[in-house]
Amino acid sequence: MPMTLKDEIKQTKPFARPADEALLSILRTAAVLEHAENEVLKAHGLTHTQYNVLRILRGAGKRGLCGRDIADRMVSHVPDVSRLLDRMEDSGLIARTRDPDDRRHVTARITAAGRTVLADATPDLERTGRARTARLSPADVAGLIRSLAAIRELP
Amino acid sequence: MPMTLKDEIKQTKPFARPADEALLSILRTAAVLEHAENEVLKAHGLTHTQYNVLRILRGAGKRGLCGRDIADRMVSHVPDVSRLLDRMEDSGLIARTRDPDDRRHVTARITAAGRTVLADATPDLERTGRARTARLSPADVAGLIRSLAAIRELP
DNA sequence: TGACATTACATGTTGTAACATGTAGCTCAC
DNA sequence: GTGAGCTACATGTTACAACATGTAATGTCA
Repeated sequence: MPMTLKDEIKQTKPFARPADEALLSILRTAAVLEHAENEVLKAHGLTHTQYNVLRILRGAGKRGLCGRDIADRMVSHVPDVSRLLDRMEDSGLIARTRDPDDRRHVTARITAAGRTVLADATPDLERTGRARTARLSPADVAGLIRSLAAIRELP
Repeated sequence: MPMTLKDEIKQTKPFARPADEALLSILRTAAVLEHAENEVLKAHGLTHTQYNVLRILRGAGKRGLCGRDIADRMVSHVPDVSRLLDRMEDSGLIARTRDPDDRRHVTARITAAGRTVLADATPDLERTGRARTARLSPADVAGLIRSLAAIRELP
């Protein structure tokens, strides 16, 4: 029998509005997902945030991206890209070069080591993702995507 | 025209699997929601986590709850309840007393000041929540709740 | 009863998030 | 070309998250 959110968080009273339960479900599900993904990524020495940066930089290819562009592409807002990239450069996952045309820009690029780590971690992550969504029908998935987009959009 | 997740995070390639987009949507939506809620709560001197604790303790009433019980009821896992409650006790939102029957337990209770802050913050929060879910049909909401529960449950 | 495990919490440590502020480099008006 | 304003990044600071470890109180069982 599927466990309801009410049981999961041992809530005694029912939800006043169904929409409240939906919003809380989103927060709870994201917490569960992020924790599960971090568990997987820990084995590869990555955090969820760093994994995201690596994917973004792999997508950008040889040209790389500056810090501002990376921040715009992140799934969740990161207020301190500088030091995040500092740490990733220290671990050898990325390299940074100051742009000679506009010396304000610092272009970050994924390194060969970063590509390797990313290639190692991705299948593990995809396996858990597929397992979690296996029981959803295509219509369920489409509904999820559509409803969540509506919630993100301000009225 | 509704903005797609792909546009929001400036992703260049389409998603390989629709389910991948759904999972990313959950994480992104939760980040947006949490940020919005924290914005609202900041005006009341609360974090999202503290607000949750206050609601839990109000639900528990006069009998209060020990730290372990609070942790079990949190929406997202909190690994350091002790110091979270420390901070809330410092701000006068809660009070703690050591249980004389089992001196390992520390029972936390919401204070009058905590109730006031909670009562002030809740309408603000509910307003934004209602605004975000206004465009969802009851069927959408039910689908969301059901699909998210399926994702949280391990196969 | 006493050794040992268990429970509930406290504390140490490290890393990171969040926000504010500072600084270097560029742009454009005048 | 010089000063105002903007952009992109760096840094300071505080608070918090996450994990490991420590400690006191209780339960358990030979």
